[in-house]
Amino acid sequence: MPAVTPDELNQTARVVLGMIAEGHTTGYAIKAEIERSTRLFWGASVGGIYPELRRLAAAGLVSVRDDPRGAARRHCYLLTQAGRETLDDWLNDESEPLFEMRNESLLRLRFAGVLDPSERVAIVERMRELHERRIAALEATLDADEFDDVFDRMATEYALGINRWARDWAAAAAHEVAVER
Amino acid sequence: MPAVTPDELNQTARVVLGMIAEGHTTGYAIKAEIERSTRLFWGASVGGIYPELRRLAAAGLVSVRDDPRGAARRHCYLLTQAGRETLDDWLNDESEPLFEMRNESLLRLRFAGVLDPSERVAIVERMRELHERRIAALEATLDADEFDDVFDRMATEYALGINRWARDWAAAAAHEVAVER
DNA sequence: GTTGCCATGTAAATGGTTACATGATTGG
DNA sequence: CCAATCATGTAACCATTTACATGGCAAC
Repeated sequence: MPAVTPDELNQTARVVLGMIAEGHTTGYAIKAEIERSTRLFWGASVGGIYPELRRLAAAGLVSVRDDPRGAARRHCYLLTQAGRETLDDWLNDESEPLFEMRNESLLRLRFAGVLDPSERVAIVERMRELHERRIAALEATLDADEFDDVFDRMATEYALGINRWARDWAAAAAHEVAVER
Repeated sequence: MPAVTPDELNQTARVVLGMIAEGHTTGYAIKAEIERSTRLFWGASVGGIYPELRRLAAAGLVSVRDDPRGAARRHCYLLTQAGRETLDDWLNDESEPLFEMRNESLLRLRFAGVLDPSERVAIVERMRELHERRIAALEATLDADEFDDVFDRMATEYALGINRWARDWAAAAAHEVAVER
């Protein structure tokens, strides 16, 4: 049995375990895959991945094998039985999933009352533009159509959808705020 | 001129400055107001607020006055001219606002391919339930109708809207994932 | 031959959360 | 007088980001 419960897995460990299960076996490949596919809703930085990989190996959740390319060292990581069970436990965990946002546009809008009316509209305008840029980038990603599987694609569609919703909200809010003066 | 540029304000400083401008003058009141009104999109913890208040005072952005209630010490914080300018600079800043998400349900869905089909639906089901709970809480808040101003209310309506969107997305995704088996 | 990518790692700094600790005031 | 809330603060810990450092490989 895996002695590691879902809440003991830190944020980096969760995404790393999943990526290894999907067949991304080197630290570098895991990093690249996170950048490509989960960055927008679950980031992790290089500086955290390599130490985490060693911690997971020490905990017996992954195995390491040297797998050099020529003279260049390279490590191949695979899930152990315990690692696979820990991953399954986390994916099937019943406790409330983390859902957090840091939304600076909204915080600014929250404080818009202390500004001149003319400056208020600019806040929601910049909010709309931000989402417009994200939408364009996500549409390009979806057009390129390079996905690991259906679920990878669905996650990107979610990101696109939420940005579209936020853009539309900002557009409507711009009207409301303009009338408010 | 304020020597403090928007990017030099840390996350706690941004919300604290705004709260003081709105008239929440003690560390305790600021904390309570963050919990009530920005927690869902911009959190800050007690342990960060008091030290930050002293840093802001040292930087000359806020003034402190002792304002005891009986024998109980209490500090009253107000924006200085420089603090007010720094706040305005941040609110009107043209650079891209921060917009980040940590979405564990989505990360799990991203890895659903490694699970049995029967377990996949459960992931989106738990996602839907999470948003259902958030929606109920936010609707209660809106019914209670205790807001500082229009913008405070709008921010809460945003939070409600995004949770409704996410709930509907999860409901649709549950169908898609169920068919996928 | 040199640019860019594959690949791994460390150290320092940053930023934030949690828990602990204390004590006064207010209302029942 | 007791509980809840107002009010302030510190210390330890945790996680993560950034910057730095290194070197081979592949392609042009």
